[in-house]
Amino acid sequence: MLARREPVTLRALVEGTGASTMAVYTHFGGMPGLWRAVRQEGFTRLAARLSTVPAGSDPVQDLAALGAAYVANALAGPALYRAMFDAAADLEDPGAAEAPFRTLVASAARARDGGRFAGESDPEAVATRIWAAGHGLAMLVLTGALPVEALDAHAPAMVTALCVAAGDREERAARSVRAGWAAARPLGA
Amino acid sequence: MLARREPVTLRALVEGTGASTMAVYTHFGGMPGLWRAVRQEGFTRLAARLSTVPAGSDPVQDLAALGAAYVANALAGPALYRAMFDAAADLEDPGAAEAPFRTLVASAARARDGGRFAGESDPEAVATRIWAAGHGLAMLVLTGALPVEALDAHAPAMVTALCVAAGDREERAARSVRAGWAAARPLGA
DNA sequence: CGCTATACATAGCAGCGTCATGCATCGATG
DNA sequence: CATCGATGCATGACGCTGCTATGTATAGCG
Repeated sequence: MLARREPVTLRALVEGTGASTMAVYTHFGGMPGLWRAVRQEGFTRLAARLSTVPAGSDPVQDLAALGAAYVANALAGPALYRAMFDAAADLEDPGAAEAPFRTLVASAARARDGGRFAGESDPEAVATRIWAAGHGLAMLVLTGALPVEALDAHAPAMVTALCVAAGDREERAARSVRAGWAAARPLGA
Repeated sequence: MLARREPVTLRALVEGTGASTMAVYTHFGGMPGLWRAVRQEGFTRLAARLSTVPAGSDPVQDLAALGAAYVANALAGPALYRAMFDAAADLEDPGAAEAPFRTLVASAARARDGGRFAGESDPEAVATRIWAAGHGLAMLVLTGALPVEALDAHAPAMVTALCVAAGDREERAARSVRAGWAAARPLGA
């Protein structure tokens, strides 16, 4: 129903299933509980998608690939992605939003340990900033404030800028990000 | 009602005003029209707030100050800010979202023309990226995915990184952003 | 002064989430 | 094997939502 942009109503949900609305109350405790489960599922799928991005020898390229996969996930299920962030802190498992984030942190840490980023660069901070950049860009596109082309136009540049700020050399970061972004481009073709 | 986190319902809206629900239909055409007007008002207020940031001699400092004012506006009225981006493209005046954006573009253009940014740097692109960074950070905080401290911790760093990528020298950008951010800090004190 | 068009109060409708009630069904217990 | 308690859920109803058909004032204009 989310994918078809239909309004998600309790009655429409159970129609055709042979079940009644009470089943939803038994299993989810009500509509807010159902949405909580939906958000949970959204973060689970996001984590799954990010985990398909292989960790290669170039951690900066991996960061860009993770960013591309993240944005691609948002674009593939816009309604689900927006629902996830209606109340990102209210999940069945409160730590579920952490899993996708950890993937980013891990790559940032590898970049630092491998000498690409400065020794004093904080992997959590770098990951948070890349997350915020991707989320902001994705949200602006999903809400219609920016055209979809903005993703390809700005996301790689933002990731590059953040990696350079973390200590990578400009030319090298640009090359790695280009490669990583191309490997998991959000827009097909 | 938005500020008090009360659910915005037609009946609660007219209660106590002496008017009936029909008045809303006369003036706004229904609930979606009312929300459209609310979003419009949100963008108008945002533009007003950004216009209070004076254009000083340091355009990079101005960019940071605009970013701080933008985030402060979001934090001052979280519900309004979120409502604005429920459908940022559906406004009474479709160009209303452009006004705040233009303020950013103007500062980026001044930075380029004044030699702070590279001659080939695109002010619209720089402004879009700063916007996306601020929006992403603000949204993650408003939805509870990040703590409020994340704003001070990451927003200045992101703006700096984007300005450096646009051509500014690292140390100089950092100093300007620090000054601009402090001038219009989102979190009081 | 009278006519028309606009503004809105009233009352009611369909659809929503929710829950009290009651009926099955299943697993444990004697 | 029979019985009893607990669980799962279908039924129906309740209050609230946005919406609108109807009727009535009121304001503006010839």
